[in-house]
Amino acid sequence: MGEASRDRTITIYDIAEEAGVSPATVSRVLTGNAHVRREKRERVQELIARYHFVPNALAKGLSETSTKTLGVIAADVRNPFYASVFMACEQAAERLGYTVGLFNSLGKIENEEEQLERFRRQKADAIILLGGRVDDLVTNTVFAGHVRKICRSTPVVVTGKLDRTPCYSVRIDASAAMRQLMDHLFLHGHERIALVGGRLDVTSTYEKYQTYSSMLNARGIRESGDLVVSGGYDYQSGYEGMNRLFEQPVRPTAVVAINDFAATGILRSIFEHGLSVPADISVVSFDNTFLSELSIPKLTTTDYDYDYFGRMIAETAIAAAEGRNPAPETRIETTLIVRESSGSAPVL
Amino acid sequence: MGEASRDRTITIYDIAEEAGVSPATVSRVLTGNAHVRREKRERVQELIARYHFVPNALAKGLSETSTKTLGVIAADVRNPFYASVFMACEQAAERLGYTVGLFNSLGKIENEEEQLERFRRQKADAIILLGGRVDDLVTNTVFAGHVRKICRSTPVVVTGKLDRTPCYSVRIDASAAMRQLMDHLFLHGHERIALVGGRLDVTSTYEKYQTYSSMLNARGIRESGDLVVSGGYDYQSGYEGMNRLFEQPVRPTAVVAINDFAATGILRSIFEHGLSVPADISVVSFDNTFLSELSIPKLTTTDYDYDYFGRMIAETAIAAAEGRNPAPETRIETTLIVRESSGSAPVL
DNA sequence: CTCTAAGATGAAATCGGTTTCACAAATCAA
DNA sequence: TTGATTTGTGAAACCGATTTCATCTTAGAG
Repeated sequence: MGEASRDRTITIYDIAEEAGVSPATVSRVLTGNAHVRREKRERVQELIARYHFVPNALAKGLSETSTKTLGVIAADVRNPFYASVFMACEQAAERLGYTVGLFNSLGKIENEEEQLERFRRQKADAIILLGGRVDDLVTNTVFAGHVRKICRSTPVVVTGKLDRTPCYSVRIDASAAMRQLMDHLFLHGHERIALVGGRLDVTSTYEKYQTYSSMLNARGIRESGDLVVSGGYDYQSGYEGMNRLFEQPVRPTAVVAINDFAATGILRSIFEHGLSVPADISVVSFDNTFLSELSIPKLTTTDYDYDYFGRMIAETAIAAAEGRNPAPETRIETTLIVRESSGSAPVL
Repeated sequence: MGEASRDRTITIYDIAEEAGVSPATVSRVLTGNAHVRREKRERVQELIARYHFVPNALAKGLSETSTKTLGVIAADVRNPFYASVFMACEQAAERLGYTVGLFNSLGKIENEEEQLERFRRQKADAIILLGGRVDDLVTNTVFAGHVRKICRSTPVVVTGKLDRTPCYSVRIDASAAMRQLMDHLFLHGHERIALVGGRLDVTSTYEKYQTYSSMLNARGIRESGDLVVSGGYDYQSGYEGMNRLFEQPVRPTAVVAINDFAATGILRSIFEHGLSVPADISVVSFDNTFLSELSIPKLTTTDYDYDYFGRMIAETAIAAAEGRNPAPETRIETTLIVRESSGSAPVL
């Protein structure tokens, strides 16, 4: 119903006065790290309960030097992959008594830098960078420089890799994932394999391309530049990328999408060209988000243990914040999940 | 790279000392709400820049009484609808100089109550409740009671409706949305219309059911309880709900899904039964998330102006926090978007 | 050339906790 | 019974900003 006059906030001083003890004693009851005579302790606890008192986290954070808060910067939570990772991360942090602030950078460097500052101001105990231009190789010098500055005051965890920057990395083994997909396709007789979506200046994407390329070479398959269409990471990118492939004289028998999101666009493009998956073209992708379950046909994709992924991110961040020394680099394993979108290469 | 020894944080006292002025003067330069002799001001600014100094937000929040922070509790950001709303809300808040903390309650009341406490402790200027069991009619007494308590100290904005609770409401006009879908279906000759997904104890869902029911009655169509299958709000719920409908002797010619997410499950079920959409069955849903664009066929659904929705939520929360008196209730309009999943009723 | 209002600035109080320090009281060992 | 611990407690300092208050300049009006 709108406005209500707010209650006056009560403090430990109020509690102390009414309980007839000093504020210090109330604080001792609160933190529990000192002895308080039972009788007084119970009196104080009774008052805390009665007045529904909660200690002011700002004051607490100011005197201790921890806020029990993590700052997360994601490119875009609407992307199911980030949503899943964030979710897992947030739940893990919550179990460890930490709250998280979330900011969507939309992949814009200025936004990320500004938010980095803001988290620093807010005394976040650690900052987590999910994707975005974090692992950008080209702008490495620009952005990494900024991150490097932040690292000097606050621990930073990234899901990519920043060279010459003292931050922690928890990342998926993109090469291994690509290897699993390619092996799967080779096994089904595919040789004309396309790769759609992703920017080469993002480390994970770069690693995927590297692996794709070297595996084709290893099998003596001539790599055709025409089969590689880079772009973004969403539906639109997949859709446009696949349309581009259809403009070429010979079409691929299989397409590796940079992620599930792009794969859905690829499926749409193939559908609109009157072809069917996997009979005419196989489509495989990365991430095993809920999209791979709900698209028709269901997608063959690579899965990660999201709970573990999120937990490692949160635990690394928190361990660093608390001065314990977490592993500087953690790799997340990947598993191939075969569904309906991939099958034997058609005989052309 | 891992651990690095952290820089000592510098404060206005450090700046003050080096500039040869008092901390008060540095503060005045920072806030800009008092005159400082140009010469000194520039000296201070120079030092602030040189040391890359940012004022401690905790200290600031403690002395002023605003933290420029909003707390958001969502059921699950992996749900594209919440992701979109959150995103819009966060961007709007950011433009107004506010940061947001996000917590996923997974729809569990205990989680919501606990987080409500935590935001109160952290002195969030306002708390925003996106969905979840917020607008729960049945447990109203339990949960609303808790919200009511929080409202006494912090403004609360909900996207549902809580009776007898002094909080602000910014919500979608669910009845209007349902009306648009039903009119669309009636226009195409549908009469045997099913409704799948959603819990009746959530206000928006309740409103949808009410409207569905009264519109059928108004047209003199006998309402069949068999055509209403409640459940959850995700893919699985839609899938199972639709399977349930298929167990019945006569199948509907059209299905209204409680949201896009559930609609994708419905599409899958229909697909598995060897039928096609919209030739055999029309499927329509709510929310126009990116799912409605990427599913095959694309979904006919109701759209809202997400930016506006998010902006109203953020602005209402902030206005309330700053003591201005925002409208207690804001309704968001809906628009019908006709895509591929709906068509004329088949002649049976 | 006064007189007054505005500008400039530091000292000190405040926000709401935690923690050190000092001292008193209770417990324990010898 | 006495000295050595351990327990219990309040006063006061501290965390890092903002802001009031008082004082001192300086500028502008008449």
